[in-house]
Amino acid sequence: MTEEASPSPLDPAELGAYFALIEVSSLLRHTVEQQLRDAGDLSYVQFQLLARLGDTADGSQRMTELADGVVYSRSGLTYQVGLLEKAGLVARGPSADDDRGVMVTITEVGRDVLARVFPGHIDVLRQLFLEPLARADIDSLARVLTVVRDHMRSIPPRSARPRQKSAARQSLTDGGA
Amino acid sequence: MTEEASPSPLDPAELGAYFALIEVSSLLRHTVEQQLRDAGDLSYVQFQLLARLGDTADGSQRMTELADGVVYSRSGLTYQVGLLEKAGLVARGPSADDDRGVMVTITEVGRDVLARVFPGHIDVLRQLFLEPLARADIDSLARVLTVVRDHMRSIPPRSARPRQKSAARQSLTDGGA
DNA sequence: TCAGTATGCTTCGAATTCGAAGCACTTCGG
DNA sequence: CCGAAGTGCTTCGAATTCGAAGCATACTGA
Repeated sequence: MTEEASPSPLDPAELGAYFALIEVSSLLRHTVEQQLRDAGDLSYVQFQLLARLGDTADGSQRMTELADGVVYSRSGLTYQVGLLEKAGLVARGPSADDDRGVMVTITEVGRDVLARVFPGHIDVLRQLFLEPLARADIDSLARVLTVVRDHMRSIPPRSARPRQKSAARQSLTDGGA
Repeated sequence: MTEEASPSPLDPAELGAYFALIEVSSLLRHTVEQQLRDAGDLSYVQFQLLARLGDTADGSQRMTELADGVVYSRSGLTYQVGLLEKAGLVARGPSADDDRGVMVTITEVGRDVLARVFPGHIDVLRQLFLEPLARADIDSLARVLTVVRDHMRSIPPRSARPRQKSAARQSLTDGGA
């Protein structure tokens, strides 16, 4: 039932990696958010969405893919896409193979905004994030974080969570797998 | 005025490190949030606050220190501390040296909750974050991220931002340091 | 000492966020 | 083919979040 408690606490390096990770991402996000705000009047999520869309061949993706991609709630995504659509940066359309699905496509205007905002974004990254790192550090960081990301992405079936109708709790640890 | 655009885009490793960082922290936070929610009915910020308070000698810190520490707005912190106080996990008191200041102190109950929640928190970290990493990876991650964090913390005078009364914009790049 | 400015915190209003519930369509089992 | 269960998205209500404005105390220079 209850998760098995870890008797052994984390060692300094583990704890340090964790705390530094959270702190770095928070600080980075905070600054980037400001930059995006006054460079293109975008929130961070909106930027992420546009960036993801701009990265695909046809510039479109399904709602669910987007939500999972940026780690956002479905309802939250509906709201944000609504804003982006109202601003003319994306368009909503039906999904070819699934009538329930909604395809979101970046517009030309959306691409323009993205292009306008990107340089400043990169500047922030360089100054705040990359500046103190050596080439090797960056490579190492990319490698390790990618491993972790892939691991995390493989753990729960993404947006799974069996829409619990009745009582059906799921423990973080029961999937001992 | 405008930031100098970076003509050179980021190389794959730089981009990869950045995206993986954001993705990892988002996913981690998401899962941790759930764990904290049903283990102790705490939000992530609340947990962070308690953890920070629990880590100091006397279990107390000023509002501003806390806000900067967890990268949160002042008003947001006021709100959260209000909740924690109402729940009896922290207590507010006057600051010794500064009559404007407010000291937040973790209570015994607060420490209990923290202790109750922590094991599960660590479990999540292990399973989701540390599991796929080798000892050396963790050490490297801790080292590099700590460098970045220290760099970030040293850039803007923390909560600075000269409360702009009149027009007094500040560019991200003008403080060429 | 005193005005003027800076800092610490809270209040206020507006925007965002999420989960639960709802609706539409799709898939599965008989 | 039909009903039940599953999935995709949106709507709804409640909670959180932030910045701007406000209030109180501290610091500064004359």
